[in-house]
Amino acid sequence: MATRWLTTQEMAAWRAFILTAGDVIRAIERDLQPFDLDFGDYQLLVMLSEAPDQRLRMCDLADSLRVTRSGLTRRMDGVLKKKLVTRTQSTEDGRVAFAQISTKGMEVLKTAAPHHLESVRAHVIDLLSPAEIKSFATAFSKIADKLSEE
Amino acid sequence: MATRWLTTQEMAAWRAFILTAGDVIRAIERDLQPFDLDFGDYQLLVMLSEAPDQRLRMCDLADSLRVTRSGLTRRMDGVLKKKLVTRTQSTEDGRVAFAQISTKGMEVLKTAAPHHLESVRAHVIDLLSPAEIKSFATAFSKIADKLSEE
DNA sequence: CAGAAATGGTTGAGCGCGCAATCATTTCAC
DNA sequence: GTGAAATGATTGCGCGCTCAACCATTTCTG
Repeated sequence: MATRWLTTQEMAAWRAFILTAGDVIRAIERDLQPFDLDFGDYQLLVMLSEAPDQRLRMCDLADSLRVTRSGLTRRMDGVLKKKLVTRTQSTEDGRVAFAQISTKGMEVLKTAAPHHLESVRAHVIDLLSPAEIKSFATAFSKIADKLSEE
Repeated sequence: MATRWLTTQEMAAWRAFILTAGDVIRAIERDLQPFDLDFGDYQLLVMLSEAPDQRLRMCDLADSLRVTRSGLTRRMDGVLKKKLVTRTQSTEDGRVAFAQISTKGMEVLKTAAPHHLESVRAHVIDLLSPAEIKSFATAFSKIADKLSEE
């Protein structure tokens, strides 16, 4: 197999990505700390807050959060303890459990969201031109599409 | 504080990033599995292979791998057990330890690298136009610069 | 309708990582 | 030169996650 090495430009892009992506998430997470939320908690609350009836089946929530079912069970333990969500059994299907965001969860999310968005702006969005934002979005969409077709 | 919400385009870019970045790493890591390496191991070997004398001080290596010193100590345990690296004490400074890639480590890296690069191409690089690659690189460089000035 | 397969969720074990504490060594300050 | 501060590395602990095994429930198949 003739190895197709990466060009300088390609390597620069790839390395910048793998080095920086984690740094960004850590910076964002640090800014969430005052609200006693980590990034996983925040995303969980966002997903639930946007769902119909503010609730989702555990398995659907796990998929959208990119964690395994068992991972979600354990993360739910945490946010349940903080009273940010509730857990209810489905009446229609005895197997399924719903995660639902609580009133307190909505309040915490409403409080944290503006700061979080400022954080996202400061670390990412405001640093990029509109053209770069657009390119950024389409690039990751292409990557996601490719991944999902496997 | 007047919250500056994200525009549709900005939100699309941010969400695509946070959802997809982890997926990409997982896909890349899956492709490394046949070589009994995870992504952290691979990056560690790359860093050492490119260093003068194929070795680095533990603390410098930790910084470039974006892990804490303790995190690196534990990761070294793993690659030491696989005989991919060696660990030597500095003669000049009794505090510092060097991590050095071994002959076997170089061989494993040389074997894995072509497949890894194909994997990076398949999941990321080959999906993007040259302009997108360039935009991708500059975007993350800007983000990294901002992070490093804090 | 009965048994098999699929689906949804939890649990135990193990792993990688960060944090805080600790120890050893070197460098700085006076 | 001696004590204090800084630097480099490791360890114990806890946390979040995955994997594999498991149980409960539903759906498919004959």
